[in-house]
Amino acid sequence: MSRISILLVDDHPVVREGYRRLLESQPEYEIVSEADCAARAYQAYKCAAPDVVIMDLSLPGAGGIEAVRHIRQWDKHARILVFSMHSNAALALKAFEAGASGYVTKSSDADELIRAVAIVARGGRALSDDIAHAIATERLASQRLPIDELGPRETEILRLVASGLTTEHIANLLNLSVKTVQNYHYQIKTKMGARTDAHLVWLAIGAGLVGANDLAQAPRQ
Amino acid sequence: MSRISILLVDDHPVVREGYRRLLESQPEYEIVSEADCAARAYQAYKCAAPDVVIMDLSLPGAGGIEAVRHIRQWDKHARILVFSMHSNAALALKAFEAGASGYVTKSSDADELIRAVAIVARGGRALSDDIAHAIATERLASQRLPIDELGPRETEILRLVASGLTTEHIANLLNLSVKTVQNYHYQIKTKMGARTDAHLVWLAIGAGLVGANDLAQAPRQ
DNA sequence: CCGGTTTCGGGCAAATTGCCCGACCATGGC
DNA sequence: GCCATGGTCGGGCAATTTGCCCGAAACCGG
Repeated sequence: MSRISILLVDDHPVVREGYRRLLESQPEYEIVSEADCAARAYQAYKCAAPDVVIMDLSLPGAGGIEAVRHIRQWDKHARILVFSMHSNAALALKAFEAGASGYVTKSSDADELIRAVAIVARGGRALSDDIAHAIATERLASQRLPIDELGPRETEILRLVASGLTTEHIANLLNLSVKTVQNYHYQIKTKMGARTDAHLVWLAIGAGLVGANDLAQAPRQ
Repeated sequence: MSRISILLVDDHPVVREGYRRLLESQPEYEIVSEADCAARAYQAYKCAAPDVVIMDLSLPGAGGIEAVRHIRQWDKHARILVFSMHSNAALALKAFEAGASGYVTKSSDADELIRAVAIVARGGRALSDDIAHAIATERLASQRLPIDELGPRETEILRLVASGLTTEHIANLLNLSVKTVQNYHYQIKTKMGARTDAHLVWLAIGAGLVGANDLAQAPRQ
């Protein structure tokens, strides 16, 4: 297999030069083009058709995310490794959403970047350790939203609602007014961000409140 | 392999005697014990530890189903062949649920019973032909209820509803009036016998219309 | 004893459900 | 060619339910 051709995108020439030195210390890597803004990155990609794009996110004009999206729009198979100074989970997720194949922060070791380039060139996904942690943490935090926001009573009622029981059923099962159950129902939907009762069921399943085991039980009265 | 030891449970001594003659006409079968009610059947099982129990369902005191459950509770591996006069699918299903390994009606031929004993002794499941038909018929009847009653459009909308999408979402996804989607929604709930949207989700899952795969998709907008 | 949280429900406008009906358009005998 | 049948699409309208707000009682931990 021939060398891996790389397009380097960063708005600081000096920084680019540094990366070039670093990457070309690996004989199988070859920087075939450079760009300093989103528009020129797009042009350069069309000309050079590199195996991998290394993209800084803080570009003048349209941001780096836009550049990623634009390039991917042109070439669905473009491999873009985002190389950002921000160890920000949300930003990284946006980058992946836009079509990036990797996200490495500038605080990573040099060989982490080199490894990431190889992975991305091979069609894989690369994540630097710090960003992986950030995403994992955020995911856990965001996972706290669903169910832990609920009080015990709300949890109980959610389980019953998600099991398919009628409001009245639940009401006299728990010796509550129908209205109260309705209120809980509404409160739960709001807290869980469910737009629909069916959606609520999926959230309850995801939270392990109800499971496939209940499947056999649910259809019967 | 040695002979198959059998415990015979039936509340009529004369009937038991008849079965004993029948079964012992087969040299490899040996009736090692008998019982005439649920409680004594349980005692006899613990004492004799037979390979197979032949159990009549209409016992005085606790019914035969209870006896089956009780014995299976004591010995998870007990092989119990129910020998009932009722060619009733629901009853047979209850028996299997309780832990029986076979169900043969008294209207079956003698050799059907003999074969069933062999099958059960070997750890298999035995069903007399008539009961198999009854179960199959009922199953088909009950299976017709769920999804086959639905037209293609209804099925499609059910999938979307069960996925957690909003009525409006579905409406403009399919270029329909909101009212139409509401009408379908109602129609579907009626046909499927769902008392609740959540119930409907479970039915859809049971029908394989939506599955665990959709779980990852559902939580997002 | 106080402030916060949970539990429980009333009230009320707005939306949805439940149910019925009519129209349109394919099919499919006859 | 014609009519019966069944799927699709929606209006109408009363009866519920939802969405949202609020108040009361009960229960904490401080």
